[in-house]
Amino acid sequence: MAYTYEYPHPAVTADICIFSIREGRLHVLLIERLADPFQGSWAIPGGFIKMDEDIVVGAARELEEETGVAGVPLEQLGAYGMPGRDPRERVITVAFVALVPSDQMVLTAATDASDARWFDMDELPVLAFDHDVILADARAKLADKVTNRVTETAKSAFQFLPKKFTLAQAQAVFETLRGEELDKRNFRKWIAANWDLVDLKEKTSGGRHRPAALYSVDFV
Amino acid sequence: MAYTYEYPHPAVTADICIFSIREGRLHVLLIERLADPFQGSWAIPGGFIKMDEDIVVGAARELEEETGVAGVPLEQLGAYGMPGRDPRERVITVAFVALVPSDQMVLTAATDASDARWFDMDELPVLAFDHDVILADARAKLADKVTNRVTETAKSAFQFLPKKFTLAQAQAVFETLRGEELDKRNFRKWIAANWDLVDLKEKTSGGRHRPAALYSVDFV
DNA sequence: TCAAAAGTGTTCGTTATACACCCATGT
DNA sequence: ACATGGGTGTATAACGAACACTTTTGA
Repeated sequence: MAYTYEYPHPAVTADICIFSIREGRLHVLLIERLADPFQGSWAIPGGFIKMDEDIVVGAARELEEETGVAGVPLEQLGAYGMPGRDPRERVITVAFVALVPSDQMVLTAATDASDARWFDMDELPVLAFDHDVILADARAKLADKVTNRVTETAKSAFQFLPKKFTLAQAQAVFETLRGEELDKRNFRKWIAANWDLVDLKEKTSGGRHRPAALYSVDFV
Repeated sequence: MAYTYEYPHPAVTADICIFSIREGRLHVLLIERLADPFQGSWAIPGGFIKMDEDIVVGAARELEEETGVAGVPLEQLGAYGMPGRDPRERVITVAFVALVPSDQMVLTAATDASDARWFDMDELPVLAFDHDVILADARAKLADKVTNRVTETAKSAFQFLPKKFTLAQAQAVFETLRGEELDKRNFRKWIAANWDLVDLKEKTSGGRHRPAALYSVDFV
């Protein structure tokens, strides 16, 4: 079946930058391209928007189809549409950003059998299209979101922590997300002031050193 | 001539929210729609992206074609693509924001003879499509940009001032753009700290009251 | 007793906000 | 003289950044 228009139309895709922390390092979820163009390269998951779905809905659908990741809130980053960014036809993409806990994620083999894998942000492969540019913008937005205020995105940072966590564990998570080291005392002041920490009056045990106090978070 | 695709493609447009200050009040540039849908309604200027131009270039072209406004830096706001937002076909639009001095602008009759007019932001007509939503987002972004730091957008605020201006005139401009009243002393501290003001050692004359000192700005 | 991680306060600079009175000029 | 807009300073609160030593435990 063919679709005909009086004027040329670009294709519109959504690309979703899914970040996670794995073994203490920031990772991003990429898929391997099995078909041309960029066959064999890695790319941000994404795909074509359907005619009857909102952009963000299409983004969520493509994400789930290609990686199995579902149910995460997506934040729009912006539209990217340089002519020539896709060699096949004019493609305009709307990019999204999200943060998920990768451990509980089961990466399903994508429907079109391409591979989905987590990559350390410091060991990225060559990316298809202009995905290097998009990913750099997304990285900046992620750090920005988590840095200051108490947003939905920032809440998801706690998904990388067990229900009972130490402040050192929390600090490591935020350092990874922000991409910089933080001062221990300042971080503790910040987390106490901005989040509803519950002192569980318990201590870690079995560690080699001084036990640490355990906390949990109540979201308002 | 017809364009045929294997899969359906949305149309992609750019819509540009052009703000200005006229007689001390924030205005936005709208065009009257002469054709259906929304024939007779007012709308944010914009139009279809060509296949060989970047989105922002297409936005600038459409803006000039429809309103005569050219040479202004456009900042991307985001993509809007709810199904049904255009009753004809699926249309995804990328919205932009800019701030221009309207006095030097000559509003050319648009190429398709539709009318272009400035509207007071407090006296908006009913808008076509979802342009009310886009315009509200754009208004918030404008205030945000001008509020804090010294950005390109903030620089354009000085276009609403003569080369030699008084601090009261400057305050009025920033109050309009930010949508709130400012404290005189605090504003003077802020502008002195954030901009390179040159005291011209001149005073206004001909006013009915005390003459005011005149300044100019050097951009760094 | 030592190594390693936990824990803890203060200072300073910047920024935003609130607030009230005198000054210079034209009429 | 008075009406009108021009012009000025201080105090407080919130925030971010810098910075070093003591405590507790297991080995």
